[in-house]
Amino acid sequence: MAKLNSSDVHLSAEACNANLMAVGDALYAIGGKWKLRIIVALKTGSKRFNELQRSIEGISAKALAAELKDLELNGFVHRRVFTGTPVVVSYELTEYAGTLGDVLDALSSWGRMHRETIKKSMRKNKSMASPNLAP
Amino acid sequence: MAKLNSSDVHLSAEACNANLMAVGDALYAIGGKWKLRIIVALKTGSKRFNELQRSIEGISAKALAAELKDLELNGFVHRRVFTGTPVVVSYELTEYAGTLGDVLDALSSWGRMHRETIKKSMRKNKSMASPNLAP
DNA sequence: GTAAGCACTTAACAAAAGGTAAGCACTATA
DNA sequence: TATAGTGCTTACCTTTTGTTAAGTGCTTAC
Repeated sequence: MAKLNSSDVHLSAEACNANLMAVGDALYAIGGKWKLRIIVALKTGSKRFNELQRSIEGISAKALAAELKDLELNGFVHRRVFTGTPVVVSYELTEYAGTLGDVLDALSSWGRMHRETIKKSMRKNKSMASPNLAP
Repeated sequence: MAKLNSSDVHLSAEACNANLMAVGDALYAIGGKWKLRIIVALKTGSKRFNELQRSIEGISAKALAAELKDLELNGFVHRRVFTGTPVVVSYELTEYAGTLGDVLDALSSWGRMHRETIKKSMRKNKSMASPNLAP
């Protein structure tokens, strides 16, 4: 069976609905402001809570704690507790998080391309209403 | 407690930061509840406002109007007005939206896989706290 | 002996996002 | 005459999301 990809112009309504549902499912699991960032930050290896908070600019302890719980429940992150003094907790990606590889690669390479594109268009066009990068 | 090897951490920290920034930029442009869904819905060709609203389950006119403005400003969508009675407005993807091809492919195929995974785990495991699909 | 680090949690609050319902000005259909 | 369809916009309200600041209990470093 032929594989569908973005270059196929004429998608049937059915395929479109299937895509809508699939993208909807994906966004439900990994959408939101922080989830993907946390996963990216853990790609280099396990990190402790405060370490994570420092590496993800702008996240508060409350948001991080909540997102980590959610990521753990959804099977992306494993929480490991080392009892001792002080108690140390480390977070690491599960195997299942590895299945997001293509998504993360696509997103980050698109993000790099997008930043370049916008930087160029800002040089040309200094004062118009125009797309911006993250603040 | 074991001390961290600083050269190890430093090298990966740079790559990690670049990835974090790239993913951050991507999420800034196409993150949120609706943007990618609108783009997916337009992949089959141009659609009018109400047509779009019907094909994206759950979106309100207010949200759709706001997201379309944003997508237009950011160069993903082109708005075409046909003066006549009634005035017809159609939205279509720009060439730039095509650069999201890999992202959309990766996301929708991951979404499909994720749905299957969860459906299987729900059959095994009927009443535990466990990941869910979109409602 | 005080500061800082560990991993959080809680309360109080603010901002952002989004929904609902109504309306506008027009036309085609029943 | 009434209804529905066209593409929105507005006012109002709720929900979600997030922030800050403080606190907990213990330990090591200065």
